[in-house]
Amino acid sequence: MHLAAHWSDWKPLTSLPALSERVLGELIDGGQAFRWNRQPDGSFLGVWSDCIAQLKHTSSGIMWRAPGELASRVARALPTYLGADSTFTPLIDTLPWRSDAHLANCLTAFPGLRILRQPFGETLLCFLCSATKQIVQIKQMTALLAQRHGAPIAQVHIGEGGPVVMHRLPTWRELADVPEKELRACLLGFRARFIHGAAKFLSDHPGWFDETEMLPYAAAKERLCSLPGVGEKVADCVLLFGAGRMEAFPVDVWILKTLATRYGLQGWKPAQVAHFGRAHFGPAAGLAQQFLFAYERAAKREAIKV
DNA sequence: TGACAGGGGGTGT
DNA sequence: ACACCCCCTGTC
Repeated sequence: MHLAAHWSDWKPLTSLPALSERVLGELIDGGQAFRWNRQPDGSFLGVWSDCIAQLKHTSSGIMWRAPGELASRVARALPTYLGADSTFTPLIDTLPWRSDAHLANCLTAFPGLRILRQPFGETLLCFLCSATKQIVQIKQMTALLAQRHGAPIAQVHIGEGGPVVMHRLPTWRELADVPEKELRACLLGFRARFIHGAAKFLSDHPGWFDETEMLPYAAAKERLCSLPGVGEKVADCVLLFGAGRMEAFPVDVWILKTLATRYGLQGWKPAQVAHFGRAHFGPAAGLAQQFLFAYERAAKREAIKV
């Protein structure tokens, strides 16, 4: 750990096309990742791997900064994390927006929205926490896991308060040594048993997880689904948000509802909706899903405001 | 201000 | 279909 708690200077984020504030919020704090938090000044403070970054939207584009001693590491990792290594424009062009008016609406509503490329292991951990939980609660669980069981990364000043030590999420190797009871104390509930079981399996099978990330989509999904607590939905989220597999099409209750109302698929079962999604949206179905999801979230927020 | 249901982005049996 | 857990949110 370091004593320094100063931030680097704000620098423009040149690797991404200009994003509106609302698209930036949707990208990093819209359900793909759970370790970003909006600060009182409207900026976002986030952690992934052993990186800490703050992002803010200004009139001259998105700016970023990091704790001074991490600045060069974050400068290297941030573009990859934010999906700047992939070119989304041609991917979006493969989507059926020409014949699908609702999809076209969603694409227009969130210009520049993309898929994050998060660390594979952390993505698995976060989505093992996600079962029947909303974003706020998932954030709470992962914050506790990091604070209590993850290595410290750096000390930072946040807002007016004093310095705070920020921690990374525990690795799967570290999790294997955490008793299930202590996981429960991180508000994991019945998910604690799954995470404990997954950690034991992964520590008993060195290399298995890294190999999984490299496998073709179908094989990787099958292997992930063999872990306790990982079903199709979680596996698809991990492959989409943590391995850049745009063909992964997670079907959750939101997508079920969306496709029921907007696409007339009332009464369809998750497997049928998944089949529809792959057939209708094609090889970047997961990207389409993110736009549909963002649109419904915005619709819900606006409905509450009225 | 404080208690009290109700429901929650899923998986496994 | 229902249990698994128990925290959040809205409401009285």
